[in-house]
Amino acid sequence: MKDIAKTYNPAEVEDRIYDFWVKGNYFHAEVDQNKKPYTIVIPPPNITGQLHMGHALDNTLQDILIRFRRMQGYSALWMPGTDHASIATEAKIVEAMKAEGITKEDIGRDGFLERAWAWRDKFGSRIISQLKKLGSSCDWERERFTLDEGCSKAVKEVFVRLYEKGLIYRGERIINWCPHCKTSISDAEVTYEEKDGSFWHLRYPLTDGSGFVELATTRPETMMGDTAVAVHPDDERYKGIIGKTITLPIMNREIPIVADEYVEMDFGTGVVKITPAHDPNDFEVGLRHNLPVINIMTDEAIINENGGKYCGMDRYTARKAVVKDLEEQGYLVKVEPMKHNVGSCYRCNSVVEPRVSKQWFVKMEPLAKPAIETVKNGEIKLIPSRFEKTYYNWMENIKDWCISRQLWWGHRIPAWYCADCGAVIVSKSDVNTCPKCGSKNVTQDEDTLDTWFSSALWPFSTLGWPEENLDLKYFYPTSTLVTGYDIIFFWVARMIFSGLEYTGKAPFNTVLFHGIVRDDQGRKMSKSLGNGVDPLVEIEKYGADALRFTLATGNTPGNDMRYSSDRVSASRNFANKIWNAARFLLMNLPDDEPAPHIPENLGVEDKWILSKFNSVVRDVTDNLDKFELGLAVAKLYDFIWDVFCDWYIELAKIKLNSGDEAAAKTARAVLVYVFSETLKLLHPFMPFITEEIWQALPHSGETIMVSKWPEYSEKLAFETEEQNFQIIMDAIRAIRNRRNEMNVPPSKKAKVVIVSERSELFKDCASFIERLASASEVELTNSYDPDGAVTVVTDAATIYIPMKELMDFSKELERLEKELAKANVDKEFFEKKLNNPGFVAKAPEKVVAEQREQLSKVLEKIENLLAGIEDIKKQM
RNA sequence: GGGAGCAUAGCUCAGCUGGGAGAGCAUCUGCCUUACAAGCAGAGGGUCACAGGUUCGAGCCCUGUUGUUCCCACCA
Repeated sequence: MKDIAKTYNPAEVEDRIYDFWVKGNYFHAEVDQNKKPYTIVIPPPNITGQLHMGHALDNTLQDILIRFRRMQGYSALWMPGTDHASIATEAKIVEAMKAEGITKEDIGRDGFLERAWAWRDKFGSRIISQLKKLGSSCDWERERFTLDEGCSKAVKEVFVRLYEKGLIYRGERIINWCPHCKTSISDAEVTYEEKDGSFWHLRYPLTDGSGFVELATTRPETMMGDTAVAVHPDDERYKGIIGKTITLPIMNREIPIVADEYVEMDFGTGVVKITPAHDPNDFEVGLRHNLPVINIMTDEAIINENGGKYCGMDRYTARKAVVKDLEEQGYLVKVEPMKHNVGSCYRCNSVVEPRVSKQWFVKMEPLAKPAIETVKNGEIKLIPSRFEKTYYNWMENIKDWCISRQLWWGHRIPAWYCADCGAVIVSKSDVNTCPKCGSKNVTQDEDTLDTWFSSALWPFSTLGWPEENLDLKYFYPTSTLVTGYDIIFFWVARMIFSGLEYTGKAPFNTVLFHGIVRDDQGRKMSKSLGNGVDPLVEIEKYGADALRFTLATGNTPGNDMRYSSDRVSASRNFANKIWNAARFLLMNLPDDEPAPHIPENLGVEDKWILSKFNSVVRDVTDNLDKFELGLAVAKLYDFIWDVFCDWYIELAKIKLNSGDEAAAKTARAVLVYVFSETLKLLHPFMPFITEEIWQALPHSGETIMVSKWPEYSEKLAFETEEQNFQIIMDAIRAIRNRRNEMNVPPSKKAKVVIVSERSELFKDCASFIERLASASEVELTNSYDPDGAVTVVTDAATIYIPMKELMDFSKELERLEKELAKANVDKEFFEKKLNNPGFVAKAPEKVVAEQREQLSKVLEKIENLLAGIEDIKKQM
């Protein structure tokens, strides 16, 4: 840091510092029985992904916590890794192949997987290197991947255990089908959106020719799959036709009219067409009435051979054709506009098709119960707590989880089928021979598992589970999970029930939820809007510290935040401020300046800053303990900028320039001590600049990142000095204020005469007033004849500035009277409060005492003001 | 249909278990005071959405209203 530039240049510093940390192996955490463990597992980013602001926020918060605990002496493990993201990755690879004119089927499963792994090797490290740019102190030696060998082992173990317990089953159910991704997806992966649609009223003829029933539908194209028409059993209108049949138009198929309570009498016509293969409710009705299930669509949502003449049409083309035909044949009664919710795939946004399919499911109810309990009894704490409600609501109404996916990139389902005897074998190891009939004619299930199935095991699969090794024993359960509230169901909830079921323990103690980072107009950042801000660009522009600081500041758990570059630029300015404070120190320090320590012979200003610092230590630590990161960082900002730089450095300059070497030495020591200790507090938030400066200052130890976290000390609580110095600051501010009002430039020094009961204090601090309030001289006296002096009044002193040439007596009188009026309002306020018997009797003693103190200060000020007014009047 | 968040200075947001409303940015005034003009010293600017209630005391707690955002469920 020799030949130090006036502005901080993060680009020059960051990579070098990061390399230094990596080479020093400071991120690595080991089992250490002399230390307490603190563990965070990273929400593994998708290998297809690029670092976005959400990642930047999420990982900044995690890095703050892990660095804080590491400095506190914990064996702090931040477990990193990436997610194979089956659907997203497979889609990308398929897309890339499309450009080459190849399909999955062309190269087959093995060929495809080869490509997928190559893709992973090429792009999987990209996001990791981006996380490093941010300063993330992950234990990279332990980096994992959700599709690696260890995770695979854990997945098989879990699958087999659950199967044997009867909690995993295979069956024909209605599932959500994405015709674009060509796979089933879980309920959680469907997002619903209200869209404008139509309500087609149709009339179906009774087979016996006795008339028609009118019903309404939003999806006429599914009529080819109708296998019944349902009415409510209590509906008087339709009692007579229950049990009769109708002839399905166009298809000319005879289907029954059934009675089922699912039908709402008041809605539509009170008659519902039942399409068990393409609607979840209809499917249930179908089960109750033993109705046939006719699937009329292909994987691509094209009408299949069951759709008669519409075979080969896409579902929306078919809709038009069906409606046209019904109209022509007189079956269409009317069309009403209607809004209804349409579900789409959360990955590709295609409208999902509910459809009957044979899939694997996890039975959720038995797993959900303990998962609810563990949050209710406080074993897992959600921050903010309002998410508990969301969590309970989901868990309590949970449906079975469809876990099979018709994809190749993922954990292949460990189930084999015997073609000869039909046996289903679920096994951890590969099966070649049917254990039942000895046949070699066994084949493995073609499907893979939902990505979230492996993510759900992440907190323990990464630590070695199912093996009971030392890492697992020591670091598990993990301490804190930091993630966005948008994946509470996908991931958090599933980790909780998984952890409880397989390890018997909740996977973490605390979940810290953060919100979504939006653009400066409050819109979600998205590719289609093109409003995303690239964190890497911001890092290049302002520095990683500035970005981190911005994301940590003013961020409340669970609340969304708006991102604007103006704020990052303000953070960059803060980094620069720190940089310049460091420059100031360094240019004043001799080469042999001793390591940080608290010197002897402290002045009032030294005790004041040490005491202020001491409170900051306590408050910041307390805030971090409570996950109030935004509050912690705001306090540091305040302390560094306003207290340390704007006040203490200015005060220290007096001693540094005084020629008194002993005094200068004390000042240097206090500067170094307070500044370097403060850098430690700031380090979790701004790791790069704090390291760079800490290294340049006198220090002991190799790196700030494993230096000891400051602790509150009774010895540094100088309450009296804090109060006394406040009096001096008030006086300085009051003088500055007056001078400013009168447009006196700082270069024009003026004598200051102080009348105060605290004259000893003012005498001691005269040099501060001279320097910081542009006083040429400070005179202390018991009484003063203000011959043409400006009067400045505080609650501890009356201060006169003899500046006859600038005085305007009537204006001065007006001003003092205005101040007096204000002081009188204050006086009334406090008196009213203190005269209220209820307040004095019921308010806490401390509060009452505070108010009395305030009142007495105001009374003193009034006295001083009255005296000042008298003085002016005398001169007029 | 159920649930949640938000509503505080022109803008973006803090405000811990209730004790006279804060920051950053923007605006205005004066300063190149040799760490920093990405700076320094000051100033202006708020019926804390609205209406009730609890309390000695409410931005904070309770009830309701309005606006706004989101989540869940899903009626064919």
